[in-house]
Amino acid sequence: MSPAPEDATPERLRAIPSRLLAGAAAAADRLVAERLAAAGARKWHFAVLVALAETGPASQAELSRRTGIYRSDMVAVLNELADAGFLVRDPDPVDRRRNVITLTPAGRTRLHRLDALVSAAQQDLLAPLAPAEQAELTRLLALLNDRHRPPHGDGNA
Amino acid sequence: MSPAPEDATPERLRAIPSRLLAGAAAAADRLVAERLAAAGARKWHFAVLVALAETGPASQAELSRRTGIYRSDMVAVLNELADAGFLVRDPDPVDRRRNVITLTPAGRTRLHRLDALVSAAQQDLLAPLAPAEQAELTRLLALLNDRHRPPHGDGNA
DNA sequence: CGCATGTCAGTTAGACTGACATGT
DNA sequence: CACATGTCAGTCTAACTGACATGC
Repeated sequence: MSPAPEDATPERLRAIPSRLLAGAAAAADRLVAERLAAAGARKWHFAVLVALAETGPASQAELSRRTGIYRSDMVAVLNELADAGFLVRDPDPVDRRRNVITLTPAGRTRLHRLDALVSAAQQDLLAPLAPAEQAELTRLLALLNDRHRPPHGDGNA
Repeated sequence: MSPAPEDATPERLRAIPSRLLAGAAAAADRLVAERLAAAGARKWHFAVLVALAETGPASQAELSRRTGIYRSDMVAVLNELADAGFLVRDPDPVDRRRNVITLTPAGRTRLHRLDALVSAAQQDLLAPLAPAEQAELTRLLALLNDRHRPPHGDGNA
């Protein structure tokens, strides 16, 4: 049975942008997480692999800033990826505080695989919109992302 | 100092809609949560108050469906609002499984107060966009919300 | 010295599941 | 009986904070 009148979300709530944003983001996250889970991955894995492929080997702190993951959470993500053989963690000879994270060939293959899954999820997500609408939505969201900066600039407290 | 080149998010990540959505939603949530916290409230409080004001007294299960809160989580929210005197929980004489939740005058006042805070937050959130863009974004997000249904129709497992 | 890096141990919140007593 | 309701007790993840040893 379709939702009874008592089950309908009040207009005043449905019209609130922050709520719409939360709802759409939740749906998007669910979609992406489902697809990635089918390959045994999570979104952070994907983000790190992309960052490494895009800009080459990097320290953990750098990866934190590029992906938006806190450097405290980065540790576990890198452990998992390293355990699976998708990247290697070597001490940086120049600055001995740092680890240099490098993608392995297997990591590159993995990235291609995950990229296909994520791209498909994006298409499914935006499918209800016309192509022009998809582009416009993406543009507006990018604008909001640019103006509203995250909590702090640092990757950790 | 503006972000060094190593700190920039790779283009490939920045272009992913689900990521843009997550970022914008996080910013929105932070904004709204901050404002509501200043009045000692959280977003669920606001949602419940709105639902009650819009459609009148309701059972907890009904409120769950209208606001999107799980009925298991609704309990604590109602406890807090009832403790503060913003609503009352009476047994339903017609169906003795149910509680009838009714807004008190204090609750109505509270709602007006929170509504002002939430509205201001929405304006700040969308400020980087032109009015027509704000409307378009809202429309597109509403579309996505309509097509991508939440996990289940029920308020709990 | 102040600051960055990698790591660990936490907290908080939200989203969600399972189960159960009560009642229809 | 199947089903709805209110409640409790959890899990899981993400987002975030604090602290600390090491090194620049």
